[in-house]
Amino acid sequence: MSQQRNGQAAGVSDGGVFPDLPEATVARLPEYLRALHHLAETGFETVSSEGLAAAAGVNSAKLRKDLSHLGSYGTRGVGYDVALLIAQIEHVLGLTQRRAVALVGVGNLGHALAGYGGFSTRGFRIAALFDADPDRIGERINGLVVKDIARLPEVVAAEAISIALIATPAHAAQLVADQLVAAGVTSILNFAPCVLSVPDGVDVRKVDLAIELQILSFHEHRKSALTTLPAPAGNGRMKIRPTLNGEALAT
Amino acid sequence: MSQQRNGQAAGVSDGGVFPDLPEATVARLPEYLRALHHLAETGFETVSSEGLAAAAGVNSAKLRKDLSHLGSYGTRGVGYDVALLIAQIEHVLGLTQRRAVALVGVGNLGHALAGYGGFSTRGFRIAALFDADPDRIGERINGLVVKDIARLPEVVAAEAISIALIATPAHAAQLVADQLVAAGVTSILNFAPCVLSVPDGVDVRKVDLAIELQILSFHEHRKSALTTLPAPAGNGRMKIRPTLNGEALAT
DNA sequence: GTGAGTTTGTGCAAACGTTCACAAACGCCT
DNA sequence: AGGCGTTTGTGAACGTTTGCACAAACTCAC
Repeated sequence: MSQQRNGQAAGVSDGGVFPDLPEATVARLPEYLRALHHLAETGFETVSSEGLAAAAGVNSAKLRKDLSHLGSYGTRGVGYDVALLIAQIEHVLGLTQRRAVALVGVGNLGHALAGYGGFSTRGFRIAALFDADPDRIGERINGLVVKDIARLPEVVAAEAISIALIATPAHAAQLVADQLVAAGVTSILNFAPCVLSVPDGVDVRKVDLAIELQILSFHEHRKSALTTLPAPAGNGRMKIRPTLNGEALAT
Repeated sequence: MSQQRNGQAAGVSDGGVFPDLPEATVARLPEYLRALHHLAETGFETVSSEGLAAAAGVNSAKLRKDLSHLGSYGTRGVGYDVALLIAQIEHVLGLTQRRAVALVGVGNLGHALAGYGGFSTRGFRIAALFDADPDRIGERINGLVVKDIARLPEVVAAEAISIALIATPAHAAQLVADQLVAAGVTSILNFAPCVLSVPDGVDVRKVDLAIELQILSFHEHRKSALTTLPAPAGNGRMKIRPTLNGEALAT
């Protein structure tokens, strides 16, 4: 472990910073957290690395190494205390207080995001909705009124918002990102299919649905070329017969 | 390159399979493709690795290595032919014909996905919508009628669907996945916050919006702990004063 | 044709991530 | 108290990914 850890006697006490958590580990912690919550609801009080790994869809060695980075409190011969581990991970992820997020762009996708229940159950609160379209400003969605994007600085400050979602068309995303950064937002989740440029110190993550499908398409493409080859044994070479649409077909 | 490539004289002719394309490269190809389409629309006929890398948000050495894996046709001293590279990448990703996808679960998020224009412009066609809720079956969304999930096998076969999106609640997702696999679907994009177990040969990718936010939250947490520390010089040790909510504050 | 300038493709080394495999630590039973 | 079965935490090996740096290959101007 990267720094000494010695008990958390009365509540969470150390406020530790984890400067060198591997990024790959950070990306998996939320998945562990989800699995742990599910286990807790199902009545588990402890869980082995094997069991938690299965619930999170990873292998157990990786899970143990990940948890060891946060100096976790597993007990050899027993496993991990579910409640304690939940508290640990939530602390590391900064989920001890519910974070306010802003959503910019209430079109097709933005509308759905505004109504998505998964945010509120997992540590976040959609605190404000913005759009540039005058026809949409004033609309009420899920108890929130869509505000003019011009009011961004004011609202971001008032609600202590540090995270924002961009769900605008691609051509508007960079402008919105600039406005968000100017207003003080330091983390952006971008749903628009474009690259954002932001100053150092601002984090951007991207969700592009078409990209996910295209990656799947690659594997489909590869599978359809390979499944027509019944015996993977032999000399490992196969003849390829080109077809009309450019797909491969083993002969 | 992994296998010899020698021209594509009259149209796409080789139907090549790319058995050992690194997964990290595959995940970036769609981003290059998007950037290339944007460049093509802007009138570019060629582009340097530097220029394309900037448009895709990566560094140029990585881009060149990625493209070299597909035996690409850049010209030294000039760059890459935009149209040719688009054709190459689309071929590798299996986007030469438009793929039909099914969407299961037309709730809040599913509704938005059904109406998302980005799929059709980037190689996919939403061919069918399914739900288990009788109140939703028969509803018309974007020109498609929501069908009973019981009709999955029939429709998957008729429309030659190999990719499906799951946008159901988490508790229904595994059952839906089983039904999809039984119907012949071999790639799944899962929006439900849970782990799916599927047989070998079926690919699953996951999009979990709360996880993305939690990763951002970690970095926010880390930033807020560090920005209160003005001078990173010195002995590298800092005193931590615990506060009420368990956050750290440098003294 | 030749030289200057540009840009690709790649060998190599370092950084990063994963997996194995096992000693140390624990609970439990007698 | 001691031995046994279980499970964690981690050193070490391995594989993957990144980034540098440069030779080879190309265009263009003259």
